[in-house]
Amino acid sequence: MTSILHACAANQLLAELPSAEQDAFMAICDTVQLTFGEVLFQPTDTITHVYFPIDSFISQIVILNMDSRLEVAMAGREGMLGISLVLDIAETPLLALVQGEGLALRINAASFQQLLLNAPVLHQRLKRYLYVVISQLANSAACIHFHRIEERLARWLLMTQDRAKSDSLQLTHEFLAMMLGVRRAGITLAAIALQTRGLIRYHRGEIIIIDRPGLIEAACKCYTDDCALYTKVLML
Amino acid sequence: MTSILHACAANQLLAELPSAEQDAFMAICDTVQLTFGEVLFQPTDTITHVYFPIDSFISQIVILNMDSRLEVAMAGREGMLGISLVLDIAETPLLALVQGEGLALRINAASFQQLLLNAPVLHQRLKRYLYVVISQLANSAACIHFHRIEERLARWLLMTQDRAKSDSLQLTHEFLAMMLGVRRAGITLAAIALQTRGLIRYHRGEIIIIDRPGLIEAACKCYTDDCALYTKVLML
DNA sequence: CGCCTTGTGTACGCTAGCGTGCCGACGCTT
DNA sequence: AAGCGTCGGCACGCTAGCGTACACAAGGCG
Repeated sequence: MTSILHACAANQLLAELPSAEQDAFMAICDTVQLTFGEVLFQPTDTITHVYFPIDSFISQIVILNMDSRLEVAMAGREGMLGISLVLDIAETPLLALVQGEGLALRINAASFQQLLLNAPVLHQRLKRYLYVVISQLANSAACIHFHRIEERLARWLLMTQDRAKSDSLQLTHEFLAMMLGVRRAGITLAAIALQTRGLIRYHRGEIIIIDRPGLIEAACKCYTDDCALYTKVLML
Repeated sequence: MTSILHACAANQLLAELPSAEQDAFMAICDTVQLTFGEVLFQPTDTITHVYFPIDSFISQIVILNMDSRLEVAMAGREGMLGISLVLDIAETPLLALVQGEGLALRINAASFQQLLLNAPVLHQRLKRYLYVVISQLANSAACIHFHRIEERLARWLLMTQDRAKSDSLQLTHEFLAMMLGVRRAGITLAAIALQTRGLIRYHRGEIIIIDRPGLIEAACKCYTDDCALYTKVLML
């Protein structure tokens, strides 16, 4: 029981809820282990469950014409997956891919919607979270268009580190290429550049962040902007 | 009075509402004329009014680092401006620029939120609209990244034509360049290509769509996908 | 009428990133 | 220990689009 309580507090959207809401949440959620590469939703799937990651994290990916892919959002312990249920829409336009293994709290869609009716604080918080997601989507569109691979890679590594809470990330260049919508060779060049600058070290499927402040410097301002927006809207 | 009624039906989000909701809406809205180039919201502005365009339309633009700009959404008679109020957030992350002159219905933010409490059909419809906007934002990010200027320009002209309901659009290459986040010269080349293919004709600030089916062919599939999504979510 | 602002055509060299393909190195499996 | 699949480095020519700049044309205005 205390482990669930602890787990609950481990997702930022659920932290410091009124105890009545937290109890109601705990009563209907279960804890699941997400494994790397698991696909939680396919585009146009009906959402059957929502997820609140604890130490896992999930990439949300647009698929264009069956071949081009691009990550447009990420959900870790600061967020959730299945946010469109807040709008009473049980569908998602994005592919949800588990990108960091770990635990998540899961709730059945119907129970979740029922819960929201009696959990005004959580409901309001999720609406704010949705606003943040929308803003970040809009910013990402511009970031992806205007910024260079190296800056975007730095940003992506920082965002991932925040969610993984580890300096060591298990990632291949191939995978990063898919996330950023670029060539594998493009990632290699950017990674070499970041390594040469002493910001990261990497080796066959593992990337280690050495100099986080330096990496923030190397990333486009979108990273800090994103963090600032989240804090402003959700931490007030 | 009948003119307001007519105007009301002229925005698709308001069409065929239960008469009680429509009456309530009409009681608190007023009709305003929007002029070309008018800025309705600045990023991080507090939203004081929401707008339901009738024959006007509005570009929503991300501003990155004070200099790079990119249109990420458009609101015409099929949509509204100020949608984040549906989430009880009276703020917008985007610049809202009147891009097609014309009429719009305007409501004070507080009245609008009050109205939503007693207008379940409208409320539900706006939540669906918000879902469409989110999906389109995600798709746009990928479209902007993967598709070439010519395809994007074709798509943009089609979207604009839908909202302007005219074959003749008052647009300069300069303006289009800002919308698509590219060079003015890049637009000129794309426009020449489309004109050579007999799809459009243009002349000093005016673009005329000659062959709409051909233009749909020339545009990326994102155009028809967007339309299909709107229809699926809002017309069911 | 001529001026001047605005819009468009075009040309220059340049850069980021593409598609592709190949090689070598790592490390897991047998 | 050998073999093989995966991963990363690198190189090739190529393209889209960039920044810039300049010239010309259209059309509003004095």
